[in-house]
Amino acid sequence: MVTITRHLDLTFAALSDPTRRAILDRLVHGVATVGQLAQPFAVSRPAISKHLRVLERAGLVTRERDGRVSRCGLDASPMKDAADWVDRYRRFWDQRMDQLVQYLETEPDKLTPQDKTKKDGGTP
Amino acid sequence: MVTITRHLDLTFAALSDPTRRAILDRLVHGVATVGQLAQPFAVSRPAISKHLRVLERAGLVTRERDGRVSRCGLDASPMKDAADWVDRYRRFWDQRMDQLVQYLETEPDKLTPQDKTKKDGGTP
DNA sequence: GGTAATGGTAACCATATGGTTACGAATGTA
DNA sequence: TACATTCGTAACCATATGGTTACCATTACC
Repeated sequence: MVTITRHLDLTFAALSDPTRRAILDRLVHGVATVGQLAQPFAVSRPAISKHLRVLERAGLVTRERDGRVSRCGLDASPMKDAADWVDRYRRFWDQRMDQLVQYLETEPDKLTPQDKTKKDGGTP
Repeated sequence: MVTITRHLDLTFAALSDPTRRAILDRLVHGVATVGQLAQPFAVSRPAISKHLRVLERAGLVTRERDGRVSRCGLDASPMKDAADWVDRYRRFWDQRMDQLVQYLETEPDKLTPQDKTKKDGGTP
């Protein structure tokens, strides 16, 4: 499913900027015009426009011209796949993998078969 | 807490590339050398090195030279903050905000005080 | 010691961000 | 109609990705 992968690319990339995350946080309180979104951030309107385009491309924000103003709305549904992806790592949040591995290396018998294969030269 | 914000930047940015996500998925099965990581991906070793640097900067991967090889380990702990951030939007996953707003606009009394303020000229 | 494997860095290129200023298009309003 | 608002785009710049090839430093092994 390449589409989902591409979708995750866009979602995570959109979330990687603090201004864009703040825009999303602001849209939680309700719809907002571009001017209302630009006001609290010390940044120019075109910069906000670009951020909105990134958010729009990720499907996180919907823009709709209403006369002279553009009303932006939140669509958080793409975050679901992102949350699902990250959640797969939940069981690793508390344990450091390298520490685990150091433990495993002191007991070679506990290495996974895959790791043993790799030591013989890798997968065919 | 600017540090956390910056940390989220790096984490989300690191997760926005499919190769890096695949590397993380692979490290779940255990530690791996750079060569083992580069093998399944149709990409050069320097490219993997760059991806690892991004993952390392985000704190998601630990690298440790062991003689001639570099062993890479997973550290998923930075994902916790990312998951917490995304989870705040969980209640919005199913509802489209613009649809909600259209409903609110038919009943102006249900607008939040903040929205009413914005219509008068924004926050001072 | 000589040689092959491992992997890091340098130099280079194309593209995407993130920002600016300048300008134009559309719309509301005096 | 003239003018001010709102917003988008164009052009430009700096930096970060994402990729390549070429080269170098270490290290294991004959």
